[in-house]
Amino acid sequence: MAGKAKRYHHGELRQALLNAVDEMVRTKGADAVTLRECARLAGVSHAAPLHHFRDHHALLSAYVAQQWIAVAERMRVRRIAAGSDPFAALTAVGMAYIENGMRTPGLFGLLLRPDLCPPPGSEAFEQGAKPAHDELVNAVARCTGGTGADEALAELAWSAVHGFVELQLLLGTVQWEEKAVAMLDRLRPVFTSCNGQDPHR
Amino acid sequence: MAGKAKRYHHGELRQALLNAVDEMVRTKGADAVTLRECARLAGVSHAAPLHHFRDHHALLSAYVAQQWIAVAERMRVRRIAAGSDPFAALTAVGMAYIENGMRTPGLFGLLLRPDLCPPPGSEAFEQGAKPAHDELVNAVARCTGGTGADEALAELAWSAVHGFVELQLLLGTVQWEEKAVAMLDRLRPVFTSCNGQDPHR
DNA sequence: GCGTGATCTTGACATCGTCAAGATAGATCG
DNA sequence: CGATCTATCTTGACGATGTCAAGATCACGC
Repeated sequence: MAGKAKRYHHGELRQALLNAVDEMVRTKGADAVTLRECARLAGVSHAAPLHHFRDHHALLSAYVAQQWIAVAERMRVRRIAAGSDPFAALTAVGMAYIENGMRTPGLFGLLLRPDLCPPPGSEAFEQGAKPAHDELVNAVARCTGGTGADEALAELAWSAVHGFVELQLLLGTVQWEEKAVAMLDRLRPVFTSCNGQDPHR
Repeated sequence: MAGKAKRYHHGELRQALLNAVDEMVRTKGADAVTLRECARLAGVSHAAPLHHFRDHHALLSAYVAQQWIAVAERMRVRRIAAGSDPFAALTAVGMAYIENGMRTPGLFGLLLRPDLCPPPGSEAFEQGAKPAHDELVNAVARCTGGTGADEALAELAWSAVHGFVELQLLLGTVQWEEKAVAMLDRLRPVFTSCNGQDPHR
């Protein structure tokens, strides 16, 4: 560990605070995240965080932005590992999202909150939420071969996996992996049937 | 109006507080719901609510339980109005859920929170969440004709509509009705293909 | 070496949830 | 009718939180 002599200036307080948020989100839940408690975990005074984040909300927003980057990366890794089969890749991307949600419920509840999610066009959006979104759209497009409705189909896929997590967290499902695979499999016709013909318009 | 002379005993404080919660959830958002503010809206002292709800969390739980009953009723009404066609009925039930979410985002974020949703077996669950759940399962079963996987398909349907609302709220979609109908239509093969015949039209 | 701005501390204030003790009113029973 | 009993409501207090303002400390450029 780096020398921990107590200095007046922390040096990396901003990241330390984000780490503290992560710690608390995973253990105590998002509601327990407190400016003062984060300051405590980082070993600084109660008002120190305000020099890095305008207020409580800004701290959570920054945390969400950071986590979106991690989520997008996890999706990318899984997609690559899944190989070349289009539907396998789509399933892998979906499972990455589901795993992320089921394993860190506290974070999951924050990622899509309209007041926390980085707004389209912002730098944070381009680095995190956008790549994650693109992973999904591209995976869908490779399945359908490009129908012009890929964006809508991607939204459907996102809805399905997101809703799945929300519901299974509520139900307290333990064996969620099997259920997730089964659900994604049931959705297969939605992403492949449009391939040949054009059901409507 | 009923005589509103200020009485020491409110008489219907419990319901008045729940109404206050509803007011705030719809206008200021769920985070703004405060015991003291609800007391203020009800015209009582700051500690009065504690005689009807153990704490802040209990107040929100009771509110959620009450709202589940309303949601279930809305689903039922829509399903009946949709007529006898099974998929039309399923669509109607789904749209009722979506409408409820899109029109009251603050409430939507509470309904499925594991710590607020009435636990299975409780009286509140039997009166609200259970009937809503049954509406969906039955609507699915009438579509498939009963495949033995209706419960899983109902979860998929719930995931889809719930995720849809979450995502569209994030995107700030205005014309969500059309998108919702299109999405439900895309899901049609999932709920009918097991039937063996005539997936579309 | 010396300021200057960024970073952190200290202290204060309003608000919140919650508890304890007292006040009031509506119901019950003589 | 009157006394009592109990649920309901008020008042006052405490610790915790978010946020602000003023001061202390440090890092860095000149």
